[in-house]
Amino acid sequence: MPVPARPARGRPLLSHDRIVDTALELLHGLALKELTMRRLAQALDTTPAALYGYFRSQEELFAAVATRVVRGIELGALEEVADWRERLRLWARAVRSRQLEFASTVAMAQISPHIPASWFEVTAPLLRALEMAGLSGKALIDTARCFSRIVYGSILTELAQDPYLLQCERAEAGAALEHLTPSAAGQVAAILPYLGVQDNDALFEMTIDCALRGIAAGLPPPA
Amino acid sequence: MPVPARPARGRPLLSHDRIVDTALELLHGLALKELTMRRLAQALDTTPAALYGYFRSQEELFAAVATRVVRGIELGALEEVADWRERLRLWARAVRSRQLEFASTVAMAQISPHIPASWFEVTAPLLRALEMAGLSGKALIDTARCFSRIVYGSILTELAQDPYLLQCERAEAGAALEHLTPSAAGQVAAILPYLGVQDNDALFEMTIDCALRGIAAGLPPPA
DNA sequence: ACCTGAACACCGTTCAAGT
DNA sequence: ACCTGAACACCGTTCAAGT
Repeated sequence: MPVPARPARGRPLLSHDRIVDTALELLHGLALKELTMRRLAQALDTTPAALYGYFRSQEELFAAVATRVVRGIELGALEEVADWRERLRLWARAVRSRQLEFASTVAMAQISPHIPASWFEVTAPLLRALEMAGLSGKALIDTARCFSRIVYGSILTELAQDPYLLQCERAEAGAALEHLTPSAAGQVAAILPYLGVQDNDALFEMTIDCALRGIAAGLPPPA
Repeated sequence: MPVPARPARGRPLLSHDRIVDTALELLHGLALKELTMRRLAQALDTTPAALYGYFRSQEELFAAVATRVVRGIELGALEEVADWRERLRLWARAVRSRQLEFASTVAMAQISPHIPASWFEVTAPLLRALEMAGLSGKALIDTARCFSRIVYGSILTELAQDPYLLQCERAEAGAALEHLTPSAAGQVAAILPYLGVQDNDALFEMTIDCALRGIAAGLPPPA
């Protein structure tokens, strides 16, 4: 990440980029709620009001930050891969690793509705991979949307979950055991050892595998 | 939904349930950001400070609201269905329709990390359906988590998207057309008519179909 | 025991005034 | 043109004081 440097001599002191850079830097150590206009201004050695010369609102600023994160998704490696499945897998991994790096910005898309505008750069490689799989037209774009939803959805739910909740999962299942019919209780008991822990890396790969099998099985038969 | 009634005569005027009821009612007409302690107190004809006798913080109150929403997911119809695929489909639809009803509460899970504690009631039917498909042990719970991620992920991304973004999608693709190699431009042009509109109902069904095929194809071969 | 009123430490945003 | 200082209308939360 480029270190936001104050301009050498000439004015203006602020710039669109410098503000976004600093916001991203702060987000490495701050939750989204703690990234306030006042704090950001302080980190930039300026006044909250000065930021409004570059962004009409906090929402617009957040959108710019989210856009920057999406722009940083590294998709160059896809082109060297011949298998469409492998391309989709790489796409999913690239999106996830970038979004996890700035975990708090994922929630921005939830808070501010104006999602990053760099849609094309991210989606084009996905579309190309699905074309290689034999899709075209409406089926192509719809499948891309499905896959994208699955990938982003996995990331969102992964980030929404916290360790405390996972503990609850086990405790709740254990508590429910006593009020169940014997057969149902047996089913739950068989599950119990796997509750309360979760390997997010493995679960993500498994979800992608599931999606890939689903896409492959839904492909039109090769003529 | 039960209308929150003031208690007939005896005190106290407030209660855990009456507060959550009123919050849910307000959320039918208010965005999550607009559901403040002050506004909620006003709707309850009381003081913001009074709410802190029932919830330690706004976060805890939001968690209670989200829990109530999850509790309202109607899963009774699943039991009458023999096919596991159809059960999973019904599960997904039930979750979606309830969460869409209180769209703003979906973001609560993003904001407050303490997700609803009624995990078991919602997940148990899902686990049972996957058992019918032939899964057990770790594969069972992991597949349930995958499916749940796909379903919740689809809902989250659906809600995060707004019409304005979809317009951008088309505009951006159109703009990108000019800077592309002829062959790439041809690919994008073929896609263009399908951008900018989106049938969320159909896309959700398609995503679920994809997941079901993926799960079926990943099942252990029947002995 | 339950609630009120007032206060505290924050917010985003605006706008006249400075340079 | 760019930025500052001060203000406005809100927040969540706390706590002494009331009943």
